[in-house]
Amino acid sequence: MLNLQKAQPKFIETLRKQAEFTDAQLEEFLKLWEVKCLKKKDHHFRAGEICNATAYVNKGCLRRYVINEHDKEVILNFALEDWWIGDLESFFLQKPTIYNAQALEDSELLLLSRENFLKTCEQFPKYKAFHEDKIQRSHFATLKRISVTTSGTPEEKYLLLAQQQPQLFQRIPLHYIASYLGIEPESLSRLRKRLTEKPGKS
Amino acid sequence: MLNLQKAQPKFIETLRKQAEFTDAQLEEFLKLWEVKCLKKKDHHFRAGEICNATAYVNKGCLRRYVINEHDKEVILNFALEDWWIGDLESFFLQKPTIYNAQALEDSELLLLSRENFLKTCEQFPKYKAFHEDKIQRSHFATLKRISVTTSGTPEEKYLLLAQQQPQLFQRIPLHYIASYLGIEPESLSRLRKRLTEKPGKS
DNA sequence: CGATTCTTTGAAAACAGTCAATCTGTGTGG
DNA sequence: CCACACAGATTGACTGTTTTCAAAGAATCG
Repeated sequence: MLNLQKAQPKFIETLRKQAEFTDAQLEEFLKLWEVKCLKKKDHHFRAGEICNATAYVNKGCLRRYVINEHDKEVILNFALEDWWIGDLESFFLQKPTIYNAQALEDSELLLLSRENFLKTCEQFPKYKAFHEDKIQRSHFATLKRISVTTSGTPEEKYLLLAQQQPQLFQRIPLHYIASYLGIEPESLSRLRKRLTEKPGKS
Repeated sequence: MLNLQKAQPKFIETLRKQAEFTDAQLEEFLKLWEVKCLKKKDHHFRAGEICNATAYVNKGCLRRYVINEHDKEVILNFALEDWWIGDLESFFLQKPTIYNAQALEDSELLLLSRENFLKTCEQFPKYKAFHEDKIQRSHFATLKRISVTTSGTPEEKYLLLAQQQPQLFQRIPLHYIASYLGIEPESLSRLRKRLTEKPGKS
């Protein structure tokens, strides 16, 4: 369980407003959560497992990736503080996930088990709505991303990421960025060189 | 309104089973739908408009595309018979869509207005569930597609499409396929040449 | 038949992938 | 404290593919 005084993840604030939880309700709700600590390189889950919890990144940073047909890791997204990481398909349909989630730094996750999640959804329709809204926004964002991954050049994708998640570049090795962009580390290195040589882009 | 005897789109069968509609209810429900005919090259909607209806492709074929920063059209998906086409973000959030939907053949759409959609969802929770299930599956599929568009070579993407929607190749010009794959028509032409020369792939 | 529309081909430049080697920084153990 | 190993980043050389631009061939439709 979580200590209301101690752990105050951002999403709790949102919940207090959006889901109109009272303090008492919040306290009850927080009892349902568990803390999970991951060392750098630890996996939160691996392909083949079933995701039986929703996970909130309270501290640290993870990557979610798949292994493609050529046994190569392809990073689908990074999850930093205040993000959620999991596989909803596995969670809802109770089927093995195809994704892997690995900590890139020592990290702390907050977990709500499927069981407790479902219970909370029944008890607090507003929490259910909060969650569904999150899913919906993620869905729309994913759809938009398709057009970038389809037609964007590596350079465009790189600049977009640098703009959207600049913190990443301070925290994780570049070869992970390359994987996310769908190119080799060598190509990313040359791409960055080109960018610093041509314009005054930092 | 739709004639129950005449129009029997596939999804009606699904509804009868999944949503447990009685014949009488179905008849009422079908009254809410409208037919919209499109000539080849007509647009169902364009970027900037608000999508105020869900659309089912009863006949024909459409493409959904965006215009990217270089004023180039990028096709996100094709919608053939028994598919749905629209922009849920625009539909639910009542904001202008960024997508365009154009008929690639003379087509017939079945429309359910937002108003009637919401009414039906209230009246028949099972219809709402049917719709939500559709969205969820689409969401999961889109997520999986990200890994293909990120790390797949044009050849791999081509072969995957040829396997998943072989009908397309019988019906639409190849330059649309190229746009979907994120390459130029010339490259698709050479790619196809390579495939026929090297292996015995048809 | 003529006019679009679509597809293919050619040639040059730009770029990504691969393999191998080097360079850099970090931390560990002797 | 140094030497070493190790992970990560860069560079070079080479190959293959894509882009671009231009032009020529097909196919389709009115």
